[in-house]
Parts: sequence; structure tokens; C-alpha cells
Amino acid sequence: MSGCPDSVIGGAPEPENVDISHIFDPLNDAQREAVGAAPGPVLVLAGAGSGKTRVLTYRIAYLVQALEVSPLSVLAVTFTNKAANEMRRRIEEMLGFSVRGMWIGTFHGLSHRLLRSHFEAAGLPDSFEILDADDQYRLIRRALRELSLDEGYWPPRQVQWFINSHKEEGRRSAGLESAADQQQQTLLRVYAHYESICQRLGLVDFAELLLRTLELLQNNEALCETYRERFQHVLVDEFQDTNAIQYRWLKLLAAPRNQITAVGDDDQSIYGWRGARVENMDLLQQDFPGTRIVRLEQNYRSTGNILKAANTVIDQNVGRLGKNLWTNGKAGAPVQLYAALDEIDEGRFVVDHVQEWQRQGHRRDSVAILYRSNAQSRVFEELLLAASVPYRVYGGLRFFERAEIKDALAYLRLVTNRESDPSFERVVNVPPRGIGARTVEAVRQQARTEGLSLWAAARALTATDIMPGRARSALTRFIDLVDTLAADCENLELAEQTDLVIARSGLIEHYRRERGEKALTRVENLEELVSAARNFGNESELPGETDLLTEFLAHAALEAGEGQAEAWEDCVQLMSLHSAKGLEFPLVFLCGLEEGLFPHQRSLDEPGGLEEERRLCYVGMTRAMQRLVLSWAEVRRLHGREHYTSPSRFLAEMPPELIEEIRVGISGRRRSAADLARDTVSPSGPTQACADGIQLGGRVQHARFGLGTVVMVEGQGEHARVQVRFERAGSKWLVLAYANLQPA
DNA sequence: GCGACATTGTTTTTT
DNA sequence: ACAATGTCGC
Repeated sequence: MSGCPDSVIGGAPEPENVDISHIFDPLNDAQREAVGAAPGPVLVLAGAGSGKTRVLTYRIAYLVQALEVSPLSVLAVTFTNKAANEMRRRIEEMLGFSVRGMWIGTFHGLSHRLLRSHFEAAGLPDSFEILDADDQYRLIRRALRELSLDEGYWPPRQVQWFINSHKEEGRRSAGLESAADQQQQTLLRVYAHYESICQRLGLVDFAELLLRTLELLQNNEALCETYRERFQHVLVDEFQDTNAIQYRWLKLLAAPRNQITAVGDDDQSIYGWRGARVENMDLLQQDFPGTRIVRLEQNYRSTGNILKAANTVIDQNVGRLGKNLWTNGKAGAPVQLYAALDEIDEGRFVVDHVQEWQRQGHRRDSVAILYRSNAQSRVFEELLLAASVPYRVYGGLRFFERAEIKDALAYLRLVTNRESDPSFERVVNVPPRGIGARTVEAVRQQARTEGLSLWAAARALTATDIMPGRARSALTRFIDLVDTLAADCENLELAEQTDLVIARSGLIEHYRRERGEKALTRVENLEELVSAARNFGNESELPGETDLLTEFLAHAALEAGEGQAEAWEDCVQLMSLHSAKGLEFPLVFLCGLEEGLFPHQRSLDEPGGLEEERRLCYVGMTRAMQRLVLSWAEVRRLHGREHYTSPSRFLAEMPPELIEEIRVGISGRRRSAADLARDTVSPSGPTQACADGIQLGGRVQHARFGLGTVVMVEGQGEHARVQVRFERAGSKWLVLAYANLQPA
């Protein structure tokens, strides 16, 4: 018990005969303080690599073993399924027994569970269906169609963004009536219509899962009380990523005991663009008086140099909660910086160094290549392929998001619920069976006027002769097919049902007939779906009446699965900076450090955008354990165009003495990249007027590119270059001596 | 209804 | 550059 901090004394009574030294001994002081804090509101500011997950799992173990809290009284919330599974695994490992009854899951998963249990009180049919982002997009297009709004003027993506951001803030269309301008009015109409479609058809999108659950608890005091009674202790991971409803969700369930432990890092808040609110970290302290704050600042991951460089970068942000990571470890190698000629050169440099690393006896999966945007992966992939280095790209389509999988799931959905309009729309003519846009439109029309589901409308139409014979018989064939599938699926195992459906719907044959590699993987994916169904054991957390098929379909929506298979092989890891959060690698390449790419151009227009990019940079740098290599390319081909770039301002923000520049011997490159970066982004300095009326911030006219604004000036005399943001042609670097710019 | 061309929009994406 | 839609002719 030597490791037990004083703070525990005077907290909850501690059973005398329980030895909990195994909980406290492996921890440092700050970790102990967090783990053993007396029940009550606790906010753990956990820096990168400071043992955040560890604290969370140890705290749960502490609650259970030392305070004899029942595992059933614990609610642990994460953002990803992976994190939830990992946490459960680690808790069980520590406790030595299964905690199946413990509620550990994602906000969405736990909400889903509550909604299934109380669908009636939540105002949902028992057959309610979860829409993923893709389903939601399609449904929004349908809503636009039904309101006769032109997709050109009302891009579905923007409407989707509009709806989701309101939902994530907890705002229903009904509460938004007082919109000022015309455009808002219309968007609101679409939102309202979308809501009514969802309500009528029992469709629940991701944000709805949360909002609906919140409302369920708010409107049913007794129910809310039951869960508050049950969840005596609430714990949250990645708290900086919570949005407005998630916060309210937590607050509601944690009350009135307020025994909540939130772990997060404001410096790693990189999902602001998706509605995440770092402010929740301040809000928590206000809303839960007496919140105990614990800072975890000792980093166990990175070398001193890496950490120092990352700290210096993040230090440029204002309004941080304040934290400075330190390490006991070695300073390690300097951070390296390579200024590449172009993205190919950058790629070659990275691949060369990966191979060298490998020759030194390291595993390939100890290397990560990180980038701001996924498009950057291509060059690396090509070069790795050419060098025969196995790699794995994260991101992209995940298993349950693939078209063929969603097709198969749509058939399965129709089998259990004929009324599912999204599924009907999806597969009514897949594989092609002669039901074209015209026929489907007729069905939609019928459904709309009669207030029926597409299925019921189709059935009604086939009973009349208002439809052309050909279309009618095709539609009848489809209806019969689904009915037959449903009849034959009765009493079959889930895997058999899946197998039957993909075979008899003609899906697998359809893809088998198609040529090309793509079709081949599709067939494989469909076969994989059958195994996935077989492996979908009954780890059921849902109420008893929910059948396995319904559960499987919900699982598919809530856990999209991995992007690529063979994770077993020893592979170099390629991923975006966002995907890298939470991971660590001995060797990290952070690539494409150029203005406009990272920080991304579009982030600069948004308030707080640059700071979020900087946090992203911090996240990237702190992934590295032993070695961090940075790179940028002077020329980058993007979207088919060549761009002359300047180094990212983040490079200029790093301490020069920790950075080792690597250059190839190219004449004309005399200045260091970091210096160059400092100059190009520095608003001060002797850059203002550079030539006859052309100056930073001034308006200029170019013969080919038109009107623009000078945003950067660099060099002098005949070497002077300016960056101009053209109204139509985008951003360009131009050599003043040749560009013939006129002041405008 | 289906295959062939044109047009479009490309930051990040836990659920 | 490139994929993923949308429009057109058979």
C-alpha cells in the first residue's frame, strides 16, 4: 500500500484487507493521484504519451477492487470501438475476471443500446434502422427531390453538414423557426422534411442516436433516474473530442452524484470541424464544482528532442489549458528535415530511409508515414510498391461501407423489414433486372401520394395495370424475390441467411460476371461477409427480443470494420494525421509540410483553423518515439497542377538547434528551409514594397490569371518572387522579373 | 434500361 | 490526375 496517495484517505472507505498495491505501484505520482482520486468530478489533462488509457483502466480497477464498486455501476465511454474493446480487455486483464455486464462502449453504441431497450418511450419503431453517412446523404437527396429543390443550388453535402451540425448542437428543426435569410429558411425546410421522413420510416442517423437518447432521458424522469442510480461512476476518454450533445449526455447521466472522470488533452483537439468542443473542458469545471484537475505531463513515448520540438510548436497556440510535457529519457537523435525537390523526391527519400531502417534490423510496422491529406499517399504507395516494401494504408472505404456489402445488407434488411425505403432504393435494380429510373420514380410517386413505404407502393402498383407490363413484371419479380428470400431465411443461422441472400439475389453472380480486379475483390468481400456473419457471435448487449440479424445490421452501421485486411503482415503504416491520433511509432515521417497543404489552405479561412492545424502538427510529431523525420517539397503536383510551395510555418516554429536539415547538393539552394519559412510567413521584415507599386497585400493584374492579391513576397531584385492569390486561378508563385504584373 | 462520354469536385472523418 | 457522379444516345 506504499504507493497509495494521501488523497485516497478521507475519500470513500477503503476495505482493509484488499491489496491494491498492484494498482498503484506501477504508476507515477500524477497517475496515482488521478487513479486514486476520491469519487467526484475529476478532469485529467493527459498529455501525449503520458499514460492516459492506463489511468482510465487503472481507475476502473481501483473503483472495483479498492472501493468495491460493482462493475455494473460503471459507465465508460469512448469514441471508437477499438478504444472501447481495448479498454475492456485491459480491465479484464487487471481484474482477472470478465466484466461483460459493464457498460463500456462508444457514445453511439451505448446510445443505440438505450434506444433499443426503450424504443417505445423514445418514439421509435422496434425495427428502427441506423443510417450511416452514406445512407444519410442519399436520404437528404431524396428530401431535396421531394421539395423540388435543385441539387445544384442546394448541394446535398452542404445540406448534410447543415443538418448534422445543428443536431450535434442539439437543435431540432422545430427549435429553429426564426431563421433570418431566405437560404437559411430553405435549409431549415429541408432539415424539417428530412426529420419527418426519418421519423415516419424509423430511420436514425448517427447524430440522432445521441440526440434521441438525450431526449429520451430528459423526458422520462423515472427512466433517467434508473440509469443514474445504476451508473454510479462515469468515465470518458478523449474528452476534448466531445460535442455539445455528448457533453449534455454525460452531464445528465453523471448527475446528481457527479462522479465523473474525464480524460483528455486540449492540445490534441483536432476534430473541431466536426463539432467537437474543447470548451467542454472548461465547461466541465464550471458545471461540476470542485472538479479536481490532474495533469499528466510526464511523457513515456518520445525522446527529449522530439518532445521539445513538439512543445515549441504547440506553445504558439493561445488559450491552452497549460501543460508542458517532459521526459526522463534521452535527448535522442535530432529531428530531421528534408527539403525535397518535388513529391517524388520526397517519396524516394522516405522509401530510402525506410529501407535503411529495415536494414538496421527494425520491423517495418515500426514506421509510419503521416500526411495531412489522403491524396498524398499515392506517391508513397507507388514507390513502396516499386521497392517491394509491404505497406498498409489506413483510411478509405471500410469493410461495411463498401458498395457490395451495403447491397447485401440492404437485402438482409428487406428480409426483416420490408418497409426499409433506403434498402429498397438501394437494391431494387441491383443487379440490373429491368427496373429503371422511370419505374422507381413511379413507385416513389405512389408512395408519396398514398403515404406508403416504397415496398407497399410497389406492391400496390403491381396489383394495378397503370404500369407498363414490362416494368410491372420486373417489379413483381423483385417483390417475389424478397418475399421468397424472407421465407427461406426463416430458421436459418445468420451466416446461412447471408449466404442465401447474396447467392439468390444474384449479387454475387452479378459481380462474378464483371471483369477486372475490382469485381474480384467485390466477390471476395461478399464471401468475407458470410464469414463475418458466422463470426458474429452472440456477445449480445441488446435486449433479449432483438434478433441476431437486426443486431448484425446495427453492428455493421456502428462498427464499419477495418479498411484493409492483412494487418498481420509486417507493414509500413501510411495514414493521415487524424488517423494517427492515439498511435505511436518508433520512426515517424511527417510529410508535406508546406503552406497551403499543412496548414491546409482552407483551414486558414476558418476562425481557430490555424490553431487546430497546429495541434494536428503536434499530434503528428508526438507520435514519434525514437526518430522524427519531417519533409516538404518545393514543387508539388496536386489535382493535376504544379504548385510552387513554401515551407510550412510550423517548421519555422520549431527550435532550429534541434532540427538537422538534410539537403541534396542542388545549386541555388542556399538558405535553410526553416529560415525560408520564417521569412515567408513573417508579416514584419523588409518585404513590403518590392517593385514599382507591387507590394504585400496589394492588388495586381496578370495577363493570364487575372486579378489577385499579393500574399507573400520573397527575395530581391531579379530573384524576387511573389505569391499571388488570384480570384479565379488560385494561388501562384511568380517571379517578378517575368510575370509582368501590373498594380491594380 | 444500359452502356458510353462529360462534368464535377476534390482536408481531415472516431460513429 | 482522377474518381465518382450525371447526361445522353441506342
